[in-house]
Amino acid sequence: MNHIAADKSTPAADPGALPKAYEPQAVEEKRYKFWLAQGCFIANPARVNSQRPAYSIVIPPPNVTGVLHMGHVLNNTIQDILARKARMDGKEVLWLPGTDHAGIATQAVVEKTLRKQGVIKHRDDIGRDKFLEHVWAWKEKHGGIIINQLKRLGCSCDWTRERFTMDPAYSRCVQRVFVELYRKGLIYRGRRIVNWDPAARTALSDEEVDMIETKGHLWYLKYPLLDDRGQPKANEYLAVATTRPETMLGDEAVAVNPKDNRYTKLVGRKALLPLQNKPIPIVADDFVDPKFGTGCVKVTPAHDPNDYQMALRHGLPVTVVIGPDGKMTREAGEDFDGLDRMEAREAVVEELTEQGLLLKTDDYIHNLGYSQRSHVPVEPYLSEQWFLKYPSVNQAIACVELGRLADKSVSVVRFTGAELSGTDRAELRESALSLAREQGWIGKSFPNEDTGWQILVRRKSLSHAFNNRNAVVIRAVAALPELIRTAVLWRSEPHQPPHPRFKRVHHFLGALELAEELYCVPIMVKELADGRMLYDYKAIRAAPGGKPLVAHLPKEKLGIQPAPNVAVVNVADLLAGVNFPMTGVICFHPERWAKTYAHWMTNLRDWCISRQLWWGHRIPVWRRKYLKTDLRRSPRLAEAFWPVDRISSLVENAQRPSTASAGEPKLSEKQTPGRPEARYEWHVVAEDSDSIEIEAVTDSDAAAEYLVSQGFTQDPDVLDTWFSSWLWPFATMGWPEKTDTLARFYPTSDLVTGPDILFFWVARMIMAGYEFMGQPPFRNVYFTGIIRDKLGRKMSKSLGNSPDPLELIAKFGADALRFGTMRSAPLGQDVLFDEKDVELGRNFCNKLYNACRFRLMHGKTTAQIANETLSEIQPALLVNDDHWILSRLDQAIREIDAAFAQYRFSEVTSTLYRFFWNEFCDWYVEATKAALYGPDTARKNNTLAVIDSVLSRALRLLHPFLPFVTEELWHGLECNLRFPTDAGRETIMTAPWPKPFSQAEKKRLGLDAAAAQTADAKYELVGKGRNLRREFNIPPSKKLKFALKPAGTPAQSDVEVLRVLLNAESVDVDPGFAPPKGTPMASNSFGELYLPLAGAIDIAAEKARLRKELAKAQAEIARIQSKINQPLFAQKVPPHVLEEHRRRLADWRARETQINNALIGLPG
RNA sequence: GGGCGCAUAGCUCAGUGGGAGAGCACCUGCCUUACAAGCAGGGGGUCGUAGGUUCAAAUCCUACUGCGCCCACCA
Repeated sequence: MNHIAADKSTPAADPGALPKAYEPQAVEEKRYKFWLAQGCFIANPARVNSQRPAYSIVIPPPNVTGVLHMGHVLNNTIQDILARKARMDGKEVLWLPGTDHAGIATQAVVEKTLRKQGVIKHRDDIGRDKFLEHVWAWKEKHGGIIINQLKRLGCSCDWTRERFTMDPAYSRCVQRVFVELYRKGLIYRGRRIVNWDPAARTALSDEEVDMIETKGHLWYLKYPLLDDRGQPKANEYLAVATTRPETMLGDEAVAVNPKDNRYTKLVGRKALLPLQNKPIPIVADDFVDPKFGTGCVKVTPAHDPNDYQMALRHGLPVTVVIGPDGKMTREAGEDFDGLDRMEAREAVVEELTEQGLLLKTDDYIHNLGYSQRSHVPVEPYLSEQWFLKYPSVNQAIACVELGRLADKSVSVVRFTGAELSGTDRAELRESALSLAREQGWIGKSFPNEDTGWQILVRRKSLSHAFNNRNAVVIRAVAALPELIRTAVLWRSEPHQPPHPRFKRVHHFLGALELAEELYCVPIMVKELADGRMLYDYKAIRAAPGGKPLVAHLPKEKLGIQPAPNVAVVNVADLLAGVNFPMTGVICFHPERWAKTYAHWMTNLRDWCISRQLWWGHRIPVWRRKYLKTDLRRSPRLAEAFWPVDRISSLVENAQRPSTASAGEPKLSEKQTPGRPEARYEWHVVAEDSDSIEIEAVTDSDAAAEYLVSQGFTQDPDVLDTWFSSWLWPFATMGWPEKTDTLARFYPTSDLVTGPDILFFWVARMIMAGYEFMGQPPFRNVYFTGIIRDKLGRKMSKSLGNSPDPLELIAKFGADALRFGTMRSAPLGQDVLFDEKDVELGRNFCNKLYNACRFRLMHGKTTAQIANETLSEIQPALLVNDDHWILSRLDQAIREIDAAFAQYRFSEVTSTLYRFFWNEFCDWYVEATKAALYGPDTARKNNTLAVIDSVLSRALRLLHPFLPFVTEELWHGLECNLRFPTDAGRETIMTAPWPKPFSQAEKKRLGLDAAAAQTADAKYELVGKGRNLRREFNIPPSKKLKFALKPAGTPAQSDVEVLRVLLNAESVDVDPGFAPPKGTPMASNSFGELYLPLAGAIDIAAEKARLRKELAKAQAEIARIQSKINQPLFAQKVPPHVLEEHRRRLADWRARETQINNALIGLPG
C-alpha cells in the first residue's frame, strides 16, 4: 500500500497494481521516520501552557545494556496504546523514555566480559577508575540498542527527553535526595546482619533475595557439657540441630527456652564447642521453640540474624568465620581456613563424625535465600551498611487504599433532620439517646452489607459522638442502623497503640442526606480480640488537615444518580467533596494488587541501600579521623575547618565513644571557604580517647572537592540502583528545579509495569513522590501479567523458549506483534505467548489492507465524503444493511470506550476484530456488492460514502494498536485530505477519536432497532440458505435459483443482497409460493427460503434434516415452557425478563409450525 | 504459617443472576473478480467436586480438591 501514498500526484493509483498482501517492512520504517520528522512524539514546549489536558507516562526504564524481550513488548505496547489514544483524545502527551544503569546487572556483565577477554581476573586487578571506564565504554556501545528496538516496535516516546539514571543532572538529584534524607535522620549507617551475595560481593536488600525451597539436611550435633571445673563430663552432652554445620565454628552459646523443663537446670552452665575446643555458655531465650529439633539452638552471632539478636540480648561475642567471599576465615581454625563454605560443611561433618559427635542426619527441606542476581545462596553477613527508614509511609498507604475505593459507590441514607427534637446540642443529645433507647439500639448488632459483619453499638459509642461535635453528628444518630448497613469499608489498620483487646481498626464511609444536604460520614469500627466488631462513634472526627470531615457538600458536584429513593454516590467524589486529600488517589489495575501493596507497606523494614559495587551512584559521604592531640596542638587545624568551639568542646569533654544510629544526627552546617553556595554538613560519628571521626555529607561538587582537599575520603560504596529509580517520575522532569514540565506533567497519568517490581519500584516511587513532590507520582498503575510460553513456563534464556521480538517483527510486522500480544493479554492475567497470536495479528493487518484495497477498486474517494459529520451520507438512500453496519459501528465504539476506561485492552482488540472482520467485511462489504455492481449510481455512491465513513473510523479506532498500517492506509484512502490541519490532516496520530453517534445523528440517519433487526434476520436466513446448499451437496460453482416466501414485504435491495450473499442466480420473491413436495426449506422471521431442486430430491435426507431441526425447536420450547410454568416465575420475575421469555417461546413455536408444515408436505 | 489468584470446548481465554461464547486446532467443500495470510458450512462443553441461597446459578455463599503466585527469622 506504500505505493499509494508514496506519490501524492497519483493518489489512488490503479489498485490492481497493489500487492495482494500487506508488506509491513518498508511501510514501518517509512512511517516511523515520517512521525519523527513531523515531531509527532514531542510534548511540545510551545504547547506546554495550552488549554489541552495533559497526559503523561514515564517509561519503566529498561536496563541500559539490555535487549528487548517479550515482557518489554507487552509493557511498551500498552504504554504506546495509551499515549496514542490520549493524543487522539486531544491531550498534550508526554511519554518520557530512558534507561536505567542497573548496577549489579551491568557491572556483572562487564566484569564477566573482561574476564572472558582475559583483561582481568577480578575487578580489583585494574582498580575502580579503570573499571568504570570499561563500564562506560560498554554503555556507550550497547546503550542504544534497546532504544532502537523500542522504535522498531512503534513506540511514540518523546525521544528528545530521553534520560539515563546516571546522567549528571540525574546524579545530582540522587545526591540531593540522599542528603535530604540523611539530614532528616532517615538515612543512617549501622552494623547489621545483611543479605550478602558472596559471588557479587555486595550487600543486597531483602527484596533482592528469592526464597527457594531447597533440599538439605538437618544435622544433630553433640556439644559435651562441662562441669564446674571446666572439664567435659562423660556421656553428658547437649544435642543441637542445624542445617549449616559449618557455622558451628563461630558458635558462642547454646540457647534453650526458659520454660523448657528439660534444660532449665543447665542454664548458666557451659558446654564445650567441638573442633574449636571453646567453652560456650548455655543461655535461656524465648526465641527458642522447644518443639523444634532438640529444643536446643546453637547460637552463631555472626552468621544468623536471629542469633545476632540473641547475642545482643545476652552480651555474647561475635566471631566471624565466613568471609565476604564465602570462604572460611582464620577464625574458623587452621583446618578450615580458606575453604569454601560448602567444602567446609563437608569437612566439619566429617570431622565431627570421626569424633563421634554427630548424632544423626535427617533429610530436610527448607527455604533458602538465593541472590536474585547471581543465583547463589545468600550469606547472612555482619557488616557496616547504610539503611533508609522509608519516608511518607502513611500517605503512601492511604492513597492506594483510597484508590481501591475509587470505583465503589455508597448509598445515600436520607433523613429529614426532624427525627430528633431540640434546638441546642444538649437537647439533641437527650433526644438522640432516648431514640436509641426506645428503638433498642443500644447493645444491639447491626449488619453491614459491604462486609457482612455484625457491628455492635453500645451506649459509649453514642456518647463519644456528643463531645465537642456539631449538631449534624448528633442528628446522624437517627440514621444509625441505615448508616451501618450501607457504609463501605475503605481501610483497615492495626490498632495504635497496640492493645491486647483491640486487633484492628476499620474505617467505613457512609453518606447521609440530612435536610437535603449531603454529608460524608466516616465511621470507625474496632475489631476486638474475640472477633466482635465494635462501632465507635468517635469516628466522626477531624480529617488529617484539621478540617472537619463532616461537611456540607454541594450536590451538583457529585455524581448522584437520580433514583427516587436510593441515591448512590461515588466514593471518590464523596471524599473529594470534603477536601479529603484526594490528590493522592492511586488506582491499581487490577485492583487486587492494592492488597499486596498494603500488606508490604505495613510490614516495612529499613532498606539496606549501600552496595559494595563500583557501578552506581557513589554515596555522598566523606569521613576523616582527627587525632585529639593534633587538634589540641594546632587549634588552627580545627579552626580552618571546623567551628573551633564545637571541636574544642568535643575534645575537652571526653565523651564516651558513640556510634551513629537511627535518629536525628546532630548536624552542623558549614560553607566552603570562598564558595558560600557550596555547603556541607558534618557531625561526629565516632570518638575514643585519642581521636574523633567526622562524617560530612553534601550534594555539592565544590564542597566535595574541598572536603577531599582537607583529607577526607569518600565512602567507597554505591547506592542500590533502586535508590535512583524511585525518583524517576520527577527526576526526569527536571526536579529540583520548578520546571514547566513538572508543573504540566507531574503527577503522571498512568504507570505500566509488572507486579514483580511492585515493591522494588512502584511502592518506593509512591513514597518518594510524597516525600519530595508532596504528591504521588501517578494516578493509575496498570500491572501487566508475566509473559509465559504456550506451556505456561516462564520465558528464560536457558529454556530457549523466549522468542526474539525483532525476529517476529521481521517475519510478521510490528503491528502484528502488537495486536497479537494485546489480544492474548487479558487484564490481570499472565500471558501465554504463542507465535500463532502474532500470525493472527498479521492476518488481521492483511484483512484491513485488503478491505481498503477493495474500496480503492471502486474509484477514488472524493473530498466531500467521509468527513467527520457523516454529512456526505444521504439518509434517504440508506438501506437496512447500511443501518445495520452503522449501528454495529456505534455499538463497537461504545464497547471500546468502556473497555478502554477499564484498561481492558484485550477486550478492545476482540471488539475491533469482531467488528471489522465479522461484521464489516464478512457481512457488510459482501452485501454492498449488490449495490456496487448494480446499476444505480446514486446508491452506489452513497454506499461508498458509508464504507468511507466506517473505514475512516475503523482506522482511527485501530490506530493505537496498529500504528503503522493505519497511518499508511489513512493516507492511502486520502482520509488525511478530509481532516483539518493539526487534527488528522498530517497524520492519523492527531485525528480525533471517533465518537458514538448522538441521538440526533441516529435520528437523521434513521438508525433504529427495526432496520438493524431486519438485516439481522436477513443474514440469519442467508446462513440457513447456505446450509441448505451444503446439506444437499450442491457445489458453489452451480448457480442456484432460490424462492423466497417473505414474512413481510422485503425491499428490492434486500432481495439483491440475498441473491449476492447466497451466491444465487436469482431469488424469486413469491408471497404465494407453493413448493413442490419435498422442496428443502429454511425459515425464520424474515420468511421462508426454498431451494427448488430440479433433479431428484433425497426425501429421506430432507426428512431427517427437518426432524433434527424440529427436535431442537421442541427441546427449546419445552425448556422455556417449563421455566414459565414454575408457579412463582410469573410473580417474581421482572417484567422485561418475562416478556423476553414469552417472545422466545413464540419464536420457537412459529419455527415449529413452519417445520411441521414442511414435514407434512413430504411424501411418505 | 499467612495472603492473593485461577479452574468454562482439544488448547488459550471472554462471559458477576435469566437463551453456553471467541480465537486457534479439527472435519467438509471452494484458487467466487479485496483478501488461500482467504471464503462457506460443520462437529465439539452435565462451566473442577459437594452442598446452600433464589422463581431462576457458569455467575452469589460455604466447604472440598487441584494448580499458580506473593509474603514469612523456626535452628
